[in-house]
Amino acid sequence: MDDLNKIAHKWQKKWAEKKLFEAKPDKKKEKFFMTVPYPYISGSLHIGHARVVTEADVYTRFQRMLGKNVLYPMAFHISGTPVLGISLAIEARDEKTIKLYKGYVKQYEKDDKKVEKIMKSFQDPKKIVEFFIPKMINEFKTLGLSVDWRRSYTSGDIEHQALVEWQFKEYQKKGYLVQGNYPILFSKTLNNAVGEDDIKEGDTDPVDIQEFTLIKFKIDDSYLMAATLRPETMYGQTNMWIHPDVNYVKAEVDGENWIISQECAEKLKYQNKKVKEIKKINGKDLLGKFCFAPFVERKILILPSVHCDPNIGTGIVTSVPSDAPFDYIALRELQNSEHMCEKYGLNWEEVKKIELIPIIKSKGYGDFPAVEICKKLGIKTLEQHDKIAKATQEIYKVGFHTGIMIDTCGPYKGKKVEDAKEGMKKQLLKEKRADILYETSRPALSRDGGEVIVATLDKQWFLDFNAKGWKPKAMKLLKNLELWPEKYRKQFEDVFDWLDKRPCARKRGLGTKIPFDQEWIIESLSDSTIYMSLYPINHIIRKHKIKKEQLTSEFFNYIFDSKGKPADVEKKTKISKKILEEMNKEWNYWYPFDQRHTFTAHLSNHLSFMIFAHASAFKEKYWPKRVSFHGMVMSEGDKMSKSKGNVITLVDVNEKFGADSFRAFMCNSTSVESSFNWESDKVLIMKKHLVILYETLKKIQSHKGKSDDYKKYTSFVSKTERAIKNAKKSLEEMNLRDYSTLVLYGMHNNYRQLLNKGLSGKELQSINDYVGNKWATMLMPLVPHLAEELWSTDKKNKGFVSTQEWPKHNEKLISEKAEYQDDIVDNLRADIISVLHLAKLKQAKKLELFIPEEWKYAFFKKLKQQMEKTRNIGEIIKACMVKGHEKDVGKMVPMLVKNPSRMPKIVISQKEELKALEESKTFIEKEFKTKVVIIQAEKSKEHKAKQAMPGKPAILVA
RNA sequence: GCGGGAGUGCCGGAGUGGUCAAACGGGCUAGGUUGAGGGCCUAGUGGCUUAGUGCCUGCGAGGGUUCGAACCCCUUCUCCCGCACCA
Repeated sequence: MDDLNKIAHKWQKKWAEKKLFEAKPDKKKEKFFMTVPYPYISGSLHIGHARVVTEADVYTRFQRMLGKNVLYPMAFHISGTPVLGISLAIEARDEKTIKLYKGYVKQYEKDDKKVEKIMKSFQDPKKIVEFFIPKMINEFKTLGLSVDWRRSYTSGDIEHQALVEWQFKEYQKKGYLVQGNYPILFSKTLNNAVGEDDIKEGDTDPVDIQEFTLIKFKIDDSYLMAATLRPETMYGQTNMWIHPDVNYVKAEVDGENWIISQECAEKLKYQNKKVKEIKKINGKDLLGKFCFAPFVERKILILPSVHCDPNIGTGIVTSVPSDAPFDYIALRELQNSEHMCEKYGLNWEEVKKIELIPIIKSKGYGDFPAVEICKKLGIKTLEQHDKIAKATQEIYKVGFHTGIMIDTCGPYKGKKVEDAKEGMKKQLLKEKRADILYETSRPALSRDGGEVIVATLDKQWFLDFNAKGWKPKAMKLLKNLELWPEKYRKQFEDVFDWLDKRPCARKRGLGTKIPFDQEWIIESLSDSTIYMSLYPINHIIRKHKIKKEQLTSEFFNYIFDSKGKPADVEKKTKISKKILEEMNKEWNYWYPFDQRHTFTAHLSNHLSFMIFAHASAFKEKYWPKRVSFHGMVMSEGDKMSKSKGNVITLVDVNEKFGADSFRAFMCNSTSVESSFNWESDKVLIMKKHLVILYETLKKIQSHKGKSDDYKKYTSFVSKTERAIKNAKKSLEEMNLRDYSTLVLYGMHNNYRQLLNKGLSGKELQSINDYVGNKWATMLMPLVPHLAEELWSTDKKNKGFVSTQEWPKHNEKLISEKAEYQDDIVDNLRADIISVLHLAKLKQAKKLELFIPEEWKYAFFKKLKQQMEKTRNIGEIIKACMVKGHEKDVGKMVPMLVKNPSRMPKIVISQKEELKALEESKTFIEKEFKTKVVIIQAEKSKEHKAKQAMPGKPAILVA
């Protein structure tokens, strides 16, 4: 541990002792309520978590400096399946999980026996939460956050559960909840729904749910059920495919006789179908028969093909050779082989008669895309399985996005494939000529090795964002919501348009049960949309040990909406009137939150739901005020991941880099809305810079003396006052990058430049007295620990810098002229160096500096004015003409208009320029170790003297 | 595919119609300071040219609008993010 860390821990302890960040309502002060997403419990916190809370902290600390009463709270999210998954994995002795979590536990617990005991306790998910939350709080504290930790809770705590129950009862009343069918991934062995985490390789090769349309083809007393992902191609059907060697079944499904594969019959049982197998049917026995096809409305021939997979769909495929490469190749093989036809007892002539039907016109393809692509890729036989799959994908993609149905497609003629697909599917379903089957996108196994299939839930709960009146309200909220940066508004609007029904409950996981349907647990995104409303009151609930049964709807309606008389609510809830009123008051004081700082990726889910939920739950005056976005977090140029080994935890930050270094590096390395890339070596460079800054300021703070000497250094003072002003402006806009650049580098460079001027001891003390506290205070939001230490170094200072106000700047002391006069000297210095270099002189014997003739100053001033108005050279020459210098003016104007960069920033007078140079004469003489003579051009015959321009003295070296 | 965003030195990134494109930081080179190292100080870091502070090139590519474009418009290429039940 080094000095910076000692300092950090020292002040963190002091802040906690003094309860510095515990917020209390104060009617006299304007309040500011900041929120960030509560982190999910999953082992160690890392810099991804740290970004959002730190940025919010910098901004929050600044708000305090503006005299506002600030609330910055935090809670923890435990809902959903991951924690449960960890628990189950540990119970099942999954070695990877055990190793990982043992690693985490060992960070805090060195005794092996205790580690084992803790690990064993993790079979109960609650214990995982209980173990990690205090650790997480401690880790967050090492960042120096100004959080009021009294108000923390988890989404599993009673207050939160009661709140969510209230929210869902309200949804139910308003008709925002609906029930319906919904397909989910399901493990046969676990007899339960499974998520990505529960599926083998589910994270690297995700499993999707595909929707097959099962189309009924009448044959005798039954339907031959063909499965397709492309119902829009039905106008191109030419025949039916059956695998000759597969055993199909005839089964009674919801009262109809279906012919499907054995495997399919099994799956249908999980998808709300009553399935009763009647008999087995050999594939061969169906060949050569006819079945009746919809859309083409005629009988088609049943032919053999080995590309029918009984594991996919129904194992029966209707053939569209114009657009499906598999069908095309299979058909061609059969048509070219009398032998095969004979083998299956088919009439070869009849098979040969089958012709392709064109149906879709896609970009870059003619009537028969399947034929074209097979030719292009050189596909000749069904054995080229991979190539055919690739061709199918290509045709599907191009057809879906660019295809238009042609005139063979009846009423669907001219429609986009995208629309025809939906239209034809709907039509078939409506006419009861089709059904739906869900399939996994690939064969999948759950972690225990059981088969994963798709099951449908028939009473799945959905949030209906299109329920009457909800969306317009959310839109209104959005309209009044400030967005930083504003450019995300359009994306929000698009998301709102597209939001429809969303499943909001699951059968497993941690969380809150739907109060009126206890089989369901409210899904983890839906249960965290209004949780910020607990922050204002949670510490009071805790203090009075109020029980969940007391947190009724009457309670929330009173707190949030002042509904009902406190006395009545007291009767109902057994919470005393006084406490109720206190909570109602405090809630009204803090709510709504003024800002939510969060990751851009949350826009389309969490943030959108948060807005809808607030629009539903609260009156307009409690709607959120502002959302600010931050960008991604990367580490050493890569996405952070365990496998890459580049995860930087908060323990790492605390031990190896320090909170202030992290804060300063993060804020300075990128703008808030851009990606933040952690680079360890750069962070260490920042740490070095902070040490230098610390040493500089330590000296400043301990060598002060009151006098007016500092006023002489007008440029330094001007730049300092300007920095106070600009840093504040940047902070107000949450432009943390510009702010940090100013306090870390701008102020530092300004001070260093001053030191070069060779000040006397007394002058320096005066400067230090002027700038020391200002600078230390300005550093506080960014590097609060360092700032506290520096603040306390000046023994006259009292209290904490964390509670100081932002220094006030004096506009009168900001002087462009003063800064410019300083710049002239700086530029002159640089010019002298370059002239010496050009003259190939190491050491000058004499330096002559020529100040331009007086008329040039007036001329430049006029020229500047004119150029504001016009760029017409003729006009400008006329307007700026100087008697006696017609030739010079005629030459200079075109050159300067063409290249305005050669004009000085501001034009001062000859007298002022002379004064500036005279004042710095000693300084220049010292640096160049030679005598300096300053001459007005009017008084010299030297040819060089004529070249002098305002702001650019001519230089003659010898 | 749809929606959103972005392309600027060796690198991270400033600059969104005119007063130096590259502020600020990092890297590299040379010199100074220092017992050594670190740090610090100074200069250089697209090309050409120079007793002078100048010229040319240059903000992914191509075209356009304008007295003037990194910035506005059109075309094009490349990259990143989101696309729903996952926290």
